[in-house]
Amino acid sequence: MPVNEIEKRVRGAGLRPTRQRIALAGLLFCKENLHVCAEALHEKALDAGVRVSLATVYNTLDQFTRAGLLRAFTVEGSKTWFDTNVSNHCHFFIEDEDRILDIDLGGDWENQLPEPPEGMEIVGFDFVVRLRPKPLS
Amino acid sequence: MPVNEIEKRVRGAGLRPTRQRIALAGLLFCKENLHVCAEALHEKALDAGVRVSLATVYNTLDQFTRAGLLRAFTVEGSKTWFDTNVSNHCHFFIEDEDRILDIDLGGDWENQLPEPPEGMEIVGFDFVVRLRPKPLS
DNA sequence: CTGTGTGCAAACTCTTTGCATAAGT
DNA sequence: ACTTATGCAAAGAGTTTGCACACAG
Repeated sequence: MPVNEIEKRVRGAGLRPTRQRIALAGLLFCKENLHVCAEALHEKALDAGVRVSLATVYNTLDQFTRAGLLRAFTVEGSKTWFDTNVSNHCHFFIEDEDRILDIDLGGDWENQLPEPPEGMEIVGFDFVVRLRPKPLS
Repeated sequence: MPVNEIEKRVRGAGLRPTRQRIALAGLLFCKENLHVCAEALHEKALDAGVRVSLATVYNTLDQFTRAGLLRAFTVEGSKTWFDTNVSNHCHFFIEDEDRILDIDLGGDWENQLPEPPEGMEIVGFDFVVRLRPKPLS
């Protein structure tokens, strides 16, 4: 993705295109369905020679999420994961590997969500299916 | 539930029926689908005049969960919740109220889980639908 | 008695915050 | 200039752990 595309994206989110935000956005939005947690993105940034603090990574991920550029979800009560695929979809989580895979359920699956109780509306949902390698029996 | 029923349950889990475990089990299994987090159960216990430390509550909840007496899940990356309903089912989470409701999807919904990738097997799943009160528009 | 369980406080992980400095417009 | 971002370190929530004492079998 060209740099000025990235800048446009950050601006579009109502955020100043600072060096750190551009760099993080560049790392994030180069892939359609990237899954990262804050710590991992911080490492990625350092590896890429970008000087950012972990706090800024957290802040930036939150800002991008609030702006709708990312989707956040959690697994096993530990880390928060961020997904560049913001459409309604579900995840496989591979235990012991700390790895996430998108599940494409296809169709209008999300229209089949359970009916909320009277007077309530659905804000969102989190659906994670936990996996492990099949034992070789 | 009579006390010796509770003791049997704790024993059945391979755990010594200590004063604390009996008391916590009594508080938990009096309801079919109770949802608590550690902090809340600790308070419940103190309110009931049971002297237990928070660490023991955490340990006991973990032990009961490993023994299959409870089911654990997390919402919004914060607290871990424990459910006395250990069957496969889903949850509504009411934001701002920190309240959990069971969703009974009925039927063999859990047999319609997505097909795991080659060589993987499903260990479990977490499905939480987040709700908020419908604005009075 | 012997081995587990418990309580306490300290440690730990992930995340947020306060405040001085730096950078965007 | 004026305002918003950043970095750092400290605080915070939730949970786990180490170790001495207590209790079940």
